[in-house]
Amino acid sequence: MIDEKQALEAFAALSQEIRLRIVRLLVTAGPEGMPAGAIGAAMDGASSSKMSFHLAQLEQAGLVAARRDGRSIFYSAAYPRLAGLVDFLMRDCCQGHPAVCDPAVAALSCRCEPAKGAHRE
Amino acid sequence: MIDEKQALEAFAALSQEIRLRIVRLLVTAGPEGMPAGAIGAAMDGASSSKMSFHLAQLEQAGLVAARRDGRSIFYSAAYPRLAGLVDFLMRDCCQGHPAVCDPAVAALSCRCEPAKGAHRE
DNA sequence: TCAACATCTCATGAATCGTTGAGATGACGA
DNA sequence: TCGTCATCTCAACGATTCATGAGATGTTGA
Repeated sequence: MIDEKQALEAFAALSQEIRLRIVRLLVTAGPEGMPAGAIGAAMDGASSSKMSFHLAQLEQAGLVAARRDGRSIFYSAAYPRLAGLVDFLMRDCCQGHPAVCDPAVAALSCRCEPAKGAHRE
Repeated sequence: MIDEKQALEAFAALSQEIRLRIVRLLVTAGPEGMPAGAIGAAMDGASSSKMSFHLAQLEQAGLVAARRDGRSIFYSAAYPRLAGLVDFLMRDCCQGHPAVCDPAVAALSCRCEPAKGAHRE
């Protein structure tokens, strides 16, 4: 359950183009993630100090996780935290009137395992 | 379907405490929204110029909609755009491996009308 | 038309954020 | 141990963002 401070840090981290692209890259990269160097190469060859700065911001915001493997540091997406952001935004959206946020939730294109009939469990 | 530029603007708009609180207030306020003055009063009595500045940023980012009613301007949450943000972040998260983002999606507490068994429709 | 009200616009200074380059750290293989 | 590679840390500069207060705009009812 994310609190306001965490949500604020996460949104600030995502409001920078390169960081947003990093997160999206890591989301598609799966749970194993990618080494910092490979991420930098995918970001139009961004400098190592630039990558280090932005990856640190993302890690601080809890959006990515770092793990050392030999000389490389692998970064991976923190899926639960990403999902927690929406939860934070939409919390209490229904207020007893599901029709209000119905269309919003319907807009989500990735529902891997939707809770059947669940409503604010 | 949100593009990168729109997502960036939305995240930037949400990365300021007062704006995040405004959005959450409007999300719970329902589709009719609230007049600017009432929102300002709920924000610890923020000045009108401050409210105007931040509401304009939120409207520019597409996160809230404005509608004039007499002397007041009512602001309401743009639910589809809010949901579109997650969609943008998590797009292509599965890559054929639903188990990857399963726990993430399960973290969502508001599922007003979950699509039954849908998976990247 | 006038007064009262709700809200917006603009200019200014302060604070924050991002980029850059040089150098430091830590890990691997010879 | 030494050289190399991957990554991080730090300080300085420029750009962007925020808060504030004065004044402008648009709406309503008399």
